[in-house]
Amino acid sequence: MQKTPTLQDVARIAGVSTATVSRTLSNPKVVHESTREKVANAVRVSGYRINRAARNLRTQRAHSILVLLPDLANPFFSAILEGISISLSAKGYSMLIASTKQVHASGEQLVDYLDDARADGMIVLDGGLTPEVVGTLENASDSKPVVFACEWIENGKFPSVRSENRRGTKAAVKYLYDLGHTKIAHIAGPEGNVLMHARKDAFLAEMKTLQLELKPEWLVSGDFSLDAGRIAAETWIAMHDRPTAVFCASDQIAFGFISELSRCDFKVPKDVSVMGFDDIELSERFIPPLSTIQQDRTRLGKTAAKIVLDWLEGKSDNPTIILPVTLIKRESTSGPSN
Amino acid sequence: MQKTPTLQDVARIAGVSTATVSRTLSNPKVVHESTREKVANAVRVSGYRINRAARNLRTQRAHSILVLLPDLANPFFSAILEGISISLSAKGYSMLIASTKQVHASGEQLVDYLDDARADGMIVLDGGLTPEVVGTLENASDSKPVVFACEWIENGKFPSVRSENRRGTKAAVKYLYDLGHTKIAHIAGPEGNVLMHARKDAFLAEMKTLQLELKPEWLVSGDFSLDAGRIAAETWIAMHDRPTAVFCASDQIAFGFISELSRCDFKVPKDVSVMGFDDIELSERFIPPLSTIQQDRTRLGKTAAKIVLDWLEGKSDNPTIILPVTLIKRESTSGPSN
DNA sequence: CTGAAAGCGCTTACAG
DNA sequence: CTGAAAGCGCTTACAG
Repeated sequence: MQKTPTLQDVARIAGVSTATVSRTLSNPKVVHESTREKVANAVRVSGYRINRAARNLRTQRAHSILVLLPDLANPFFSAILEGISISLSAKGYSMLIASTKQVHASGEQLVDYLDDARADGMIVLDGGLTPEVVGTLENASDSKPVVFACEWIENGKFPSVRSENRRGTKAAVKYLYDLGHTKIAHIAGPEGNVLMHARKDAFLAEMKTLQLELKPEWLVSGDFSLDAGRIAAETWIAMHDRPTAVFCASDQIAFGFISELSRCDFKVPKDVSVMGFDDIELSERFIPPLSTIQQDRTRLGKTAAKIVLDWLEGKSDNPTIILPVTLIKRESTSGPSN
Repeated sequence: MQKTPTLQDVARIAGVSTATVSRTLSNPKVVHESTREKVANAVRVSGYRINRAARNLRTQRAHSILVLLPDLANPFFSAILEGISISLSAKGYSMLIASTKQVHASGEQLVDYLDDARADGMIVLDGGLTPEVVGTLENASDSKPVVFACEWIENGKFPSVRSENRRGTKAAVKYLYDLGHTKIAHIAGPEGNVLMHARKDAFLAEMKTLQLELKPEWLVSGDFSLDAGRIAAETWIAMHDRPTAVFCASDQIAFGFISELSRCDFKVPKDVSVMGFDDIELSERFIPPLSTIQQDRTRLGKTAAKIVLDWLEGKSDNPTIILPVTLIKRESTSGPSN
């Protein structure tokens, strides 16, 4: 177990100062080519690896970004994480992951990640942060980059990247309408979540535009889970006047809904057409394959990372970026049968 | 944007040395109670947060662990990550995440994460590392903790935690046999993956124990993906003598298999019983709900983290830990119909 | 129980 | 283009 070589070792081997080695590594163009070669050789011979802890302390940068998830288990996040990871590692940054409930359970403060120099910035995929937490984030001792992805904070000052929730929702409703449906229900996400609220609002607006009647009971809300879909299915089954189509606020909800319906011997789309939102991996392979609104999750992640990184480099205008969505028609939707 | 307070600031406010502040924070019992109170007060007044970069440099510890995934998109990993995260944050460690293909695509070396002081150790969930990579890991300049979770390296010197793959597989086959099936196929994971190899071997062994005939074509292999399941379904459909039950090496494969079968108007379990392995979130809600072998993924993650942390504290005996699995009977399996 | 001082391994003005 | 030197913010023997 020999000691890891340091800059000093490289300098000694190359016969130059540590300053020169450091420059060769971080800004090669300012050093003479012959010197560069000596250093490169010394690095090779010694097997030198920079010590990031030292660099981080000196540069006052952690060279890592925290990604905050509401829930590690939701498959919706995977492609977003991948997008973030791609953009981050291209710039030499690492990706730290934490889940909101985790952080709170451990008694840590979210802002600590920024304050204690563990992360240079953070990407928040959780729209459920309390106003207090958002407040501390906004007033963080030195204001470090915080960007919201998918989610955002109403009236907040943080930049965000998200999909066309409004247009996607309207397209979904319009599509169901064009199939011949007039009785359309919506299974919304959790109350108080801006994202889900936006989809619900858009749903309401489009129903009005199309002059469709909406019975109050056709608007059911739960959370993001499979189980919320299951419960909504029970609700649907119990209705006297059942909607012939249901627009779910997420694919995950749609899975739970269809699953429970199927268990009770109802058929999708024969008995009811179902649409989701997200287009996660499995949607194409669900039974039946799920019609949905596709979000470009990888791009969502890449964009979020880019905003944080740009901000760190001081070239940010704190934008809100809205990414396009695509209507995907599969077998969970058809014309109404009666 | 005022400067973040440092230990120095706290020391000045409390009227003690930085050494005393440091001790109060890391090892309170060695400082006098009255001093402790002065320091605690100064910390409160100043809003002091430790600078981890400085501590990391000084202690030669990154206080973070890298988790290496083959693929960010596979929902199998989510609960494991959660388990890891729980154990890690309880000890003040952060969780760094990278995917194997990502790391390679960016031209980084896996061992760099350890060598450049970014992580103190690593948990590997990828059984597909090349022997070269494993070799460099084994010979890492200073040998830092590396533990495999779910996966492992044959003849490798790394500790690992995994499930009873052998017993789980045998239980699955036995269960299908007890239902009355004698023609049982296996959709294996990628060739060269030890985990999938272990399940395949156990499958073969149990078939032999039960004295069941196994036609060569009943052993099909793919990878972990939904798509591998889809392809296997095509294979199954094309068979002259179709097995009446299929044991899939993962739930994800089973989903792809059932999905494609369903698309081609075959019914599960009427036309063929299907079992998975893993019991991921969705399995219970798939259509039909999937019979499978449940792994305790959260515990797998917690245990992996514990091994790494113990190792870091020098109290490790580099164990291989095998966790129990549970047979879950759902609707994707039944007796053969003919 | 407490303090003075060294040092972890880098980077970066500053001077030449 | 290069080097000497200071310093990022901690921790930890060492001495008392």
